[in-house]
Amino acid sequence: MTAKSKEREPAATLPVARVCVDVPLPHLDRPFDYLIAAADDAAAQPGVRVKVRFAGQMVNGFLLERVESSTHAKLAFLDKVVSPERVLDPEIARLARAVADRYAGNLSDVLRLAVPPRHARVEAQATTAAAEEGEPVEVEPARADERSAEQGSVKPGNAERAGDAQVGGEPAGSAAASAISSPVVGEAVASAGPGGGGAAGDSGEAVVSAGPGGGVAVGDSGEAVASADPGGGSTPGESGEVVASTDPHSGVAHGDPGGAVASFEAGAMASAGDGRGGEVVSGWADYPAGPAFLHALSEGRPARAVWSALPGEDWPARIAEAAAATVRAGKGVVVVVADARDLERLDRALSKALGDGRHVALNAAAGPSERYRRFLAASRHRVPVVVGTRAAMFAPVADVGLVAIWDDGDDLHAEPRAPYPHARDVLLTRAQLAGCAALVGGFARTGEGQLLLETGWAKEIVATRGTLRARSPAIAPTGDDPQLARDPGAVTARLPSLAWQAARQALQGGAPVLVQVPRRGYLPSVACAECRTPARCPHCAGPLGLAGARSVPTCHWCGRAAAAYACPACGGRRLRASVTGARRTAEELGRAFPGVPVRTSGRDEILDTVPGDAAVVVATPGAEPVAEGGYGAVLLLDTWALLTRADLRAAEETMRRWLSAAALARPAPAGGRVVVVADGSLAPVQALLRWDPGWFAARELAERRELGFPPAARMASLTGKAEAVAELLDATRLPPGAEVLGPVPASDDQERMLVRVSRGKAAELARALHEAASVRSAKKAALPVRIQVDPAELL
DNA sequence: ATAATAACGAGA
DNA sequence: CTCGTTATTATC
Repeated sequence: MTAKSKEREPAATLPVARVCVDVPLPHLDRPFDYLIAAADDAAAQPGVRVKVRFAGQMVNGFLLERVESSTHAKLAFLDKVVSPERVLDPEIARLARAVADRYAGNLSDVLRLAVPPRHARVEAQATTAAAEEGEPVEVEPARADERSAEQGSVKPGNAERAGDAQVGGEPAGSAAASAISSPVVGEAVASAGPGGGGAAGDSGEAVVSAGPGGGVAVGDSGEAVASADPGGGSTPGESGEVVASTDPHSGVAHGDPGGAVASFEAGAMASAGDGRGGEVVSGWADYPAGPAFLHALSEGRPARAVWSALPGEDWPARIAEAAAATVRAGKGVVVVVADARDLERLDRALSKALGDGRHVALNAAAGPSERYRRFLAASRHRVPVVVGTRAAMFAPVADVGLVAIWDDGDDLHAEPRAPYPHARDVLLTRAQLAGCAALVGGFARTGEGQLLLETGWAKEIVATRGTLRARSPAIAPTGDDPQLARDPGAVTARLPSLAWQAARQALQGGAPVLVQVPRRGYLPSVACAECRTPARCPHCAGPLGLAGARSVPTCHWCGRAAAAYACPACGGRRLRASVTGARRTAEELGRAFPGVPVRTSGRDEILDTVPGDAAVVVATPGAEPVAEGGYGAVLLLDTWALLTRADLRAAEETMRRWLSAAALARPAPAGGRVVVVADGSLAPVQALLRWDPGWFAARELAERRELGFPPAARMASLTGKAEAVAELLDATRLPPGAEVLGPVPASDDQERMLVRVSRGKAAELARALHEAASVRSAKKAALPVRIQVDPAELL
């Protein structure tokens, strides 16, 4: 179109483009200014993809904003606007920056996660469709050829079929512990502005009553509160740190806890007052705070809740109702689930609640072009609701009113690519920045969810004990006899008589039985041979491990040997390694119940549903099929393997898996039974028996506070060659009070160091690490170091 | 990758 | 002291 680059004229107004270039180097993690040619004036809008000459080569980038002038002397011209499509929503741009800051990462890395690769053909097609507007748009008719990449033409707004198609595309099971991260709200608050003083208290008293500083943020109080500073004095919130650019010494940006929570309560009253609204409220009426929450959503208020779902809950329907209420308020919704199976269920529920064409499902399994097509449907605001697996956490929607995550303890919510953000934290940050509602739901409750409640950032949605009694299956523990367990060949070894009876009764009644067995491959950990208390390092409380049969127990975290280890619970000096049970359970059970069909659901083949007939269904955690009418009995076997895993979150994860499986049983009045083969005095077992995930989460969180674990403290892990890690640490201006643990050997000649700080110093730590990484990358340090803030697995 | 710039050293 | 060459560093 234009002649030579020399002759280009800058655009008349706002001729300077601030561009985020797509290079992964930390020291280049800032916008660069380019001149916009007059010819590009119209297309060069914020959010478009651009190509620029950067350091002698052409690189891609995103146009972040247009400004009048630059401080930089001589600017180059934007080479070109790749497409006028504004794929980077301003809301997402802000979110991405906050996420990068929190995780000590680069904006460009986060944008790679947030904006799917462009697919020019899809963009052109979708443009055509959009131009025709009107009725439900069939996209392909003209160019349906193109091997139509995807099976069948999918209406831009309709994810239904696509959802079905994806089933089983992603591994549904999840093994390791869930990610350890914490509500980031603090950073988000950053933009809320300088707040008042520091927050008092370290122990989790909700410092909800924020000061007059009054940002929009509620959560920041949480940050401050959560800081595990032993001294408990006032800690600058993380927010303060991020705000630092403006006001380095501002303390915690005090939120306006009223904003969300109070209005939520106001809603409760209103709704309690008018008593009806049943048509809206539906299943949420089973929870005292449910109707109020829904009411708040339908009025577009930023209510925030942590929801403990009832056993047997049709959670996709509940989320769909919440989405519908938000849509009714004229706002957008983003929902993230862990895997394709959950997504499919939610997708169906949304089709039912919203009708066709009001939502899209985003997930990796859809393939690049379909994925981009759906992204565009959201980005162009043609649908108000986006659901998906973790990549959907960044999905653009018009005027976001609600972000929701289901089963936030599932480790699939942790993004495995740099900077390793966790979907829960991203969504909470998003809620904070956008001032929208948030829903964190699951059968279980994570430490992070509990923290949101204890800090007053979110409100609890739980059923009353009465409702719970009516809905829960009958749950009983049965001792796991170590004598029998030594003989894994015998069926009865793994199937105590109580479990066997429950199963047989259910089968005789024509109901299916679910048997949950852990997957193999957990890291061996050690525990007291006497009382089975997991062995922890006397120095840093990290988990101990045994390298060989005769070796000295050594800490997985700080590497110290604990030669004279004595169990803090019983004083025992002998340790034993726990070994995971085998997976022959299915065949064994087949023999135990002759004539009954045995089906398995696991890693390789995951069943979504099973009919409501007598059958034994053996499943690994996370792969349990939903049974029509619910299971007559659920058996939780080989629990020892789960409970003694080396991971920090072993107990929480165990709880999550048990509750998720037990939730599939019929209620006790309908004959549903759950038998957990574990000692009834163990805390997770207690919590299961009483169906009290809140109690358990509070207990977990209290313990983590004591031990200085996330989410009560914040940790960063640095992995790489020893000298590289040392170099990075050396360049890091660690916040005062930072604890450095390690080194611990990692895979092939790599090592790992951990840095622990109080939550109040979390932002400071992230910034310091990013800065240090910048220094290293600026001087072309060859050896890479992986920086993970709140790493998914903490051994 | 490459271009600008600082640093350096040899010959006037 | 200047020019020409080479390290350094920033990358609009």
